[in-house]
Amino acid sequence: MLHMRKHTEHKAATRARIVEAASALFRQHGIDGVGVDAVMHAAGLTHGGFYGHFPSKEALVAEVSAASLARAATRWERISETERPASALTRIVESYLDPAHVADLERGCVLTTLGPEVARRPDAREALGRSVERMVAVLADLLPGGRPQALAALSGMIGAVVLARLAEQAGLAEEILGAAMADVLAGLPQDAA
Amino acid sequence: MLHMRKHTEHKAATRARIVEAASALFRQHGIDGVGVDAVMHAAGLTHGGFYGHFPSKEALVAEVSAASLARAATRWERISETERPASALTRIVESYLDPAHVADLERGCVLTTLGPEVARRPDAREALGRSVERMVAVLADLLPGGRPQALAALSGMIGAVVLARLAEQAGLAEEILGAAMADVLAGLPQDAA
DNA sequence: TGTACATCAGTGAACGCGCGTTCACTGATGTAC
DNA sequence: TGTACATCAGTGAACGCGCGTTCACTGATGTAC
Repeated sequence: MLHMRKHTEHKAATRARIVEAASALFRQHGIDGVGVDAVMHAAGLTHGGFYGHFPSKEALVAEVSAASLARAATRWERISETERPASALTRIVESYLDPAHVADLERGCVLTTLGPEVARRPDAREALGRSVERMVAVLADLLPGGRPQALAALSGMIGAVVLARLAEQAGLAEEILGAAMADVLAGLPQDAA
Repeated sequence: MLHMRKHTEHKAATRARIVEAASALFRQHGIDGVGVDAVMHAAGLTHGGFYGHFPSKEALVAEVSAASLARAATRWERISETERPASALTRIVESYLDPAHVADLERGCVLTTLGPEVARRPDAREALGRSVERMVAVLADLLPGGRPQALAALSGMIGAVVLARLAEQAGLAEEILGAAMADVLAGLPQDAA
């Protein structure tokens, strides 16, 4: 039975490559803008092999959404466990509202790159819930206003990135991000790092 | 030359019907989720006639985005000109963050239903700029913090609706909307209507 | 160590289908006299 | 008022193409003895 081990590991690695490729492509071009063919090609494979890993494109979409957002949630948790509260919050908010995040579509937060598209797909939508809760929990811990303030802050961050990506001039985008950042961080006690 | 008048009026009315049908369908199913065929059928026509009105689907997308958001901007302006500031702001924010707005996808604000999709399409994206500016101007007039606070408020409203549409349970959606609403309206002087 | 066999991840041709777009046409509307 | 003609919005068949999915196959990897 040992022979299966190697096969299994190899297959799992390939599967991860497919998810990673899809993750970047979906965020860049939208879910309907990327075919199974393009995903497999980006993963260095041919399209036929896809169905050895996933039952359907829809299943890939759900897994990609879940995996991407779970990674973000884990990053936030790690930051909040490692740093003092005020500095953790600043770091999370600053990196989210960084013009670099806005420009880097393929690594951008799924909520801002694919939010409305995922909301229309029941499987993918369901896959997101847990990670959203984790992100809210991190913010609720760091903000004096607790959970309501955390929900408002997350909303503000998402909306600012969506809006900034719609802005044609870089100046306006930065103005939006700056205003949202000041707004979220204004909710902090007076001992920022 | 009078004969052209009637023809022109009729054609303009048909064109408006196409835009209206597309406006609802795109918001419900996403831009790539709706074909020219479906749009024309919803407008009571056959697909071939489309190209007598628009040079391409992309042109329709741009016009639909622009028209929908312009209508929203006009509504906000009318409210802010008609009512006293605090009550105007409350009305705008409450109607935006109403669970009914979240549920009514086909009439939902373009920024929340199609934001990321439009951001990837240069023509449509360009068509949105003016209306966003008008909406920001309305909020800036009503909020003591002016333009920065207006940008933060609009961001918060957009993000809350996007997030609420991702929530599986209605309870969570309402919690998000309520938190965002309290957050935006907290920026008001103490004389609410 | 060497040969015969089994497993199975990945290949690539093929499927039916719907897309965006084109175009020759039809038939209702309005004009000319 | 009535007939012959021009306009043009809308029709529907057809185009080439890429989609999601299926499937008979290949060939590298590991097993048995």
